[in-house]
Amino acid sequence: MSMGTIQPVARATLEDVARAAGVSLATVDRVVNRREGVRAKTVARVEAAVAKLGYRADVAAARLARGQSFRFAFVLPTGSNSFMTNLTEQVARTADWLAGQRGFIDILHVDVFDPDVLAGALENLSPAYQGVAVIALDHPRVRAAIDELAARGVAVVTLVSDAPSSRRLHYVGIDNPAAGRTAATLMGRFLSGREGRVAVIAGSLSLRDHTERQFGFHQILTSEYPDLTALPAIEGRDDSERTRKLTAALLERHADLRGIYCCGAGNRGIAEALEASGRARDVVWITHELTQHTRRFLVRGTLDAIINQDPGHEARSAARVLLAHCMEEPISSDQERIRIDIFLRDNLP
Amino acid sequence: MSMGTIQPVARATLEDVARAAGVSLATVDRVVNRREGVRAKTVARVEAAVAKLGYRADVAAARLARGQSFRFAFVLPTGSNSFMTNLTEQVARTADWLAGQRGFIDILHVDVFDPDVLAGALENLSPAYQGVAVIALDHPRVRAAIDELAARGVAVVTLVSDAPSSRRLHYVGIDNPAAGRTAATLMGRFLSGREGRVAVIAGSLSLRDHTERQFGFHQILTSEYPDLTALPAIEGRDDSERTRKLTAALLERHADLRGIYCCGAGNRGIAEALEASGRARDVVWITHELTQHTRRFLVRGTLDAIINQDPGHEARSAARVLLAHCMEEPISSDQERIRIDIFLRDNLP
DNA sequence: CAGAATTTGTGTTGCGTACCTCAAAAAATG
DNA sequence: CATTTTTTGAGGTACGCAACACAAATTCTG
Repeated sequence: MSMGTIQPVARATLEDVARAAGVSLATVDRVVNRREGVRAKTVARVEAAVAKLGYRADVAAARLARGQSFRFAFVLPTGSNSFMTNLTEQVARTADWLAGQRGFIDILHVDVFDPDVLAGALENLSPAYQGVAVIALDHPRVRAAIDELAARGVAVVTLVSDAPSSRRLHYVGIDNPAAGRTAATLMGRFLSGREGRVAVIAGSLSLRDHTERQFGFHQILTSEYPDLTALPAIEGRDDSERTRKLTAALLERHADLRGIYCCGAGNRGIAEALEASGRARDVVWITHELTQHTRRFLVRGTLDAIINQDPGHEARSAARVLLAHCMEEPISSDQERIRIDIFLRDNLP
Repeated sequence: MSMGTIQPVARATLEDVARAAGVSLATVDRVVNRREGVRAKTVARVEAAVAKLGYRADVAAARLARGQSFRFAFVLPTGSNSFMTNLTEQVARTADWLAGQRGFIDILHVDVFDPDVLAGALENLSPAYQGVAVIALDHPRVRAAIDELAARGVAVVTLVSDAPSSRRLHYVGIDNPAAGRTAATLMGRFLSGREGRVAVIAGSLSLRDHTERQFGFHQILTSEYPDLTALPAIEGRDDSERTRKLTAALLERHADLRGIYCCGAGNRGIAEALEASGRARDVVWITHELTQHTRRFLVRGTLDAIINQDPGHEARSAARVLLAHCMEEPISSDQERIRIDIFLRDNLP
């Protein structure tokens, strides 16, 4: 048995460092907090002692002494679908966790899909917030509102839906073109050897994430699976009833419809239409977001795969990124990268 | 980007609660820390004040005042494959994070695959540890060693590989039968419409996680994909060269070999054999664990899918579970559930 | 109603750090 | 060498809570 590095039982304190370096507490404090007025030679001595003792500031004590606290706003859509409901709940949980860390999250519900309303909400945000997480829209007014917040020194992260050319600090969400490509590869492989058409249903073609997914999907489908032809995307507006009708019409019109890729919401409508048509087992259906509904459809076999982004991870990541920025700490980028999950019936969490 | 003035946010302290409840600080302390000697009526009054003010203990201050610190041992395998190397690095990072929280992690390297050596290591563990995370073996001696630690009051979590009937506190890892089922579904669907044989390569059939994966794989393949026949599992002993030879022999013997499921390590050998045979594009190969090697094979198209468990998540989860147990805090079970990731070329992180 | 038992209040200390002031020492300058 | 400037030291306070000792008030008991 080989042992790893054995660390000291009790951690070194600032006083230990001061004693080891032969300087006073005040000087050590000046060095570790990067204040002015210390000779380079002394800095080096202190830093050597820090390294030798493996000193690390006790975050609990530091936080207590600083007494800082933070207030963040999470701007989320009103009402809306299962995914957004999940996300809201996860943000609430994150808020609960943050409350123990002197961080406060206010959830503001806004009609996120209207650029003017969203931009207005951002512009009128109380100056009490040090950070904002927002489900963004890629629209000039929204971009301008984000840039203005950034200019005021407010940290802005975009959540789930990005505003790429804005001055947001960070985007917390998945790579949507890659998600579309993933869906296409699954579709292509699940349908290997068969010819026919594949339908693409989006919520709205003016939502950046939906068009990006669609783009990725088409890209792979046309280049890798020439036997499959993608139909022009149709807009279900994330509405179940409208989506049901559209899907039913598609099934009726195209006897050679082999697959459906839904890159938005409205999944209940698709399930109804598919099951009513009797072709549920035959048509490969791939959609986004694990919700109570999509889970049921997947277990039942109507749905074949779910491309998912974990709202819990996204909520926590947004909070961590904002917190880290306010405390001028680095973030570990691979922990904050939101993965594109694939769920089949067998690996549902 | 400079921050504006940091505005302190009012946060209820113990004193506020005492004032609101009309009692002294000591009484509030007795109530919130569940000490004896307070009348039910007073308890109720204090709790009402806590609820009304939304009081939450400042975790930083509490931790500082308590001054407790924790020491955990992570028992990991010596040398070993890419996955274990990754895991070790992630544990080291977690240790770094925990060091700021008064937690210390020692990494002990042991030959985990020998039950006697592993059990011996656990038995001889320094009593300084309040918690242990171990890549377990499902073996009587190991179980006994875990139970003895548990009896001594040491929190034990099993990591990656479980010892189900032991008194371990928690298992941090994936559901291996489900992982096998997931692999089978992918295999079956990727090969839809084709007939033939599928090879199963395990590291060792005496490793519980490998046999469990195999079990799940066979279960789904035989019940759902009758056109595919699984060959008896062979043991590659996680050794690339041995695995290469075995794979080459399989390819030679079975002209109708359509797929390979590898539920252990030794992937470099499989890749070599597949590429040498010229059937790399034709045979569907699915394996476990995202490493630098498997990533390369996936991008190149030799490998078709990776079933993965995130070692970073596992390391952090183990630490969180141990820490929560030591501080008698609850754990949020869905954050600690390790997911079965599926990676295709398109959704690689 | 005295005495005992229980409940509550007062007060103190310490955790490790941040941040501040003021004085003392050392170094740099003319 | 005297003076200015820079660097360092000493010491204090505050953060919010835990933990404890001991006194005071209240309730219960016979």
